[in-house]
Amino acid sequence: MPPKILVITGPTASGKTWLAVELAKKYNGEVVSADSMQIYRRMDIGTAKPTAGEMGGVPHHMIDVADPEEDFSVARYVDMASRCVDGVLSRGKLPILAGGTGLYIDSLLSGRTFAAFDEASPLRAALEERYAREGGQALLQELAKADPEAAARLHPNDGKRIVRALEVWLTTGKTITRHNEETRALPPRYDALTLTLDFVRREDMWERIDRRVDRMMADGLAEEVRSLLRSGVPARCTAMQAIGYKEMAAAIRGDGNIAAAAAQIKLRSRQYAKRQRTWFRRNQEARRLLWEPVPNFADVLQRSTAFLEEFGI
RNA sequence: GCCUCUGUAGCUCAGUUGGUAGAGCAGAGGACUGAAAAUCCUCGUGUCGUUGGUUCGAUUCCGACCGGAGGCA
Repeated sequence: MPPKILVITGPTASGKTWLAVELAKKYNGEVVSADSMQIYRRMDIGTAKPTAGEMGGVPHHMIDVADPEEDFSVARYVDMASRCVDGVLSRGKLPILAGGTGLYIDSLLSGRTFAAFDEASPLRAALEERYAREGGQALLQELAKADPEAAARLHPNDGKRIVRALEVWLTTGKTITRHNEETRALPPRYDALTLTLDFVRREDMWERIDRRVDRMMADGLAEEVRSLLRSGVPARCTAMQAIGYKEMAAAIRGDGNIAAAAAQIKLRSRQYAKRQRTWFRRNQEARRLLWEPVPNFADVLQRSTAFLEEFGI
């Protein structure tokens, strides 16, 4: 049986950071972040990175492990995060995987491997260029020769996935469909109890998101983005696609309307939260912890511990 | 007070040379295997301001009224 770990997830602003720290204190745990944007240094306010005070002395991993101009990826996350988790385990402590990036969490838990990726190769850029020029239909036809299943599954507009499917085939000689089948058959890396925080009423979630964005503005998000831009972080890199950063960067270089950018950030955050929920809903085994209209911290904490006992942690 | 324009989906607006209407945004649902806070797919009935009139039939034409914008006094 793979080692037991605890996973805390949920849409943005649902209280993951808080619960992870509380349970870490109670069960002698360490937190491993599962957040695709908190990995970046110098991006603190907009990613709602936990402060030293919020961490409450509990060790946190996978935060501040890359520079904003670096390319990051799921594969790299799994590689680094699995070492962190194993490290916590070796210290005889409970690993608590906490964050809202569903792909990262699932990939880490499942033990999936990723098809080879040659960073130095210009293939990807060439495929992207072809996609832009010839269109998805043309590339899909080409893909169909090697991997008819993937070609049938992919939509012509889904450029990212078409390019990747072709890339995997061209660089490894194995179709992505085949690779996915094989990797799905792998045994899970960890035995996880997943706690999913969520809201009974959508409006309560929106309210929390809005308040959080207001706080980010008050804490100086605009200045954080300005200094990132000043230090030469390119606007098109992954880090600058984070919600809060891309909108603010556009405002700073455009009309300078910071208030409008803040409103845009709230909107985009809500839409993001909706996508997160769609992802989390898929996990039938997850235990749900719902915020009633008024957050009841003591109650959620108590229910969490009940789940942990039941799971055998 | 008079004149002109305007009132259509939660918002911004298109449209019907008279046969009860459609886009974008918002919203909802879904997908997701090396950018994932990314990327992609699907979903549009609303007293067409109110009320009379003309008409087989009006949201569309005409009148009045009520809201909004502008102009003249």
